Amino acid sequence: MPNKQRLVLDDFLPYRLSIVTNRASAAIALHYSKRFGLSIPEWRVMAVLGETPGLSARQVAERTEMDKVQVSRAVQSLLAAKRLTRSADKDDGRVARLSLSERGLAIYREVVPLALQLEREFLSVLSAKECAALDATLAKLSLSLDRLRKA
Amino acid sequence: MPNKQRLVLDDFLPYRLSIVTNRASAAIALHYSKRFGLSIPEWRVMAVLGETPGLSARQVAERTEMDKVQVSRAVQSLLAAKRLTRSADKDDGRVARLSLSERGLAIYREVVPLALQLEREFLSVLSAKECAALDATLAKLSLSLDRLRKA
DNA sequence: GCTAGATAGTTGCATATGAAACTATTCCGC
DNA sequence: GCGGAATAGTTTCATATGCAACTATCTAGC
Repeated sequence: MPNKQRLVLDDFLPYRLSIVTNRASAAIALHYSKRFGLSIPEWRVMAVLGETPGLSARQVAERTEMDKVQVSRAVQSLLAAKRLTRSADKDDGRVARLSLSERGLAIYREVVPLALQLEREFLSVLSAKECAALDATLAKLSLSLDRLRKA
Repeated sequence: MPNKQRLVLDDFLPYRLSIVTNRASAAIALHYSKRFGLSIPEWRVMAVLGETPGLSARQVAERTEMDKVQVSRAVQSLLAAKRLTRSADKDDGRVARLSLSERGLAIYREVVPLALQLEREFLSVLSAKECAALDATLAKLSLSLDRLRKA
């Protein structure tokens, strides 16, 4: 890559990433917010719990890289809507195990195909090869940024 | 790409994009917020005006895909800190032309190399080829998402 | 088994955000 | 050139956010 001197936003990776990410998130959020009144944090919590039931709030926060306060509040509103169940951990009194309720699962099962459909739609401009390359590259970047953060 | 049935977040592109974007933004924001007390919206406004002086607030909003309210407020606080100048457009009384002030430029000139340095650092895990591929892929995705939004 | 420090999760508070209403100006059809 | 629709930008208000302080529980060293 060239050793740039000037900042040209259209060539600046963090900027371009944020544009692409925002557009993608907005496109998906549009669907589940309209249909189920889910906020982005709420959907994220549901998504991890759909994938891995029985996580604690802290584990959800770690997994989604969300703030623990944000998770706490999303969990509260999801509980109020009876979309989650919460039960005390049997070994640790501080920990609450979270899972999707029947009602939550029903929503989850409706949103997932939609999300995957949208993903396919916007990836449809890429070849299989490009897709694989993007996959590998994002994994590398993710790791690199994680190291950078800790350094 | 496979026609997935289940949602696995680690394989879900929008999710991975948001993780990478957040880490990258946070890494850069850390520097300019500590050093100059700039918020993310403020820095974005400064970044576009550094690149293209004399834009209107609306143009800044378009360019950064920020909300016009957010731009308005970022501009206000930057004006208060004398980091921007504002002057009436000579042809259109509604429009205000924005540019970096001397003070703003000084900050801009200090943050830009830092941002570019950080970009290089976290791109350093990619080969030139991967970098170019990522570049092309992001451009395609950006376009694809833009079309999806309008559809 | 008691106390100091760590951890899970919540709450209070100050700030950030964005939709909608508002003001001021310009554009357009006649 | 006049009246209604459109646009630039700000303000208002209700909600979202995140840090810091808090409660409750657990762990470790003695």
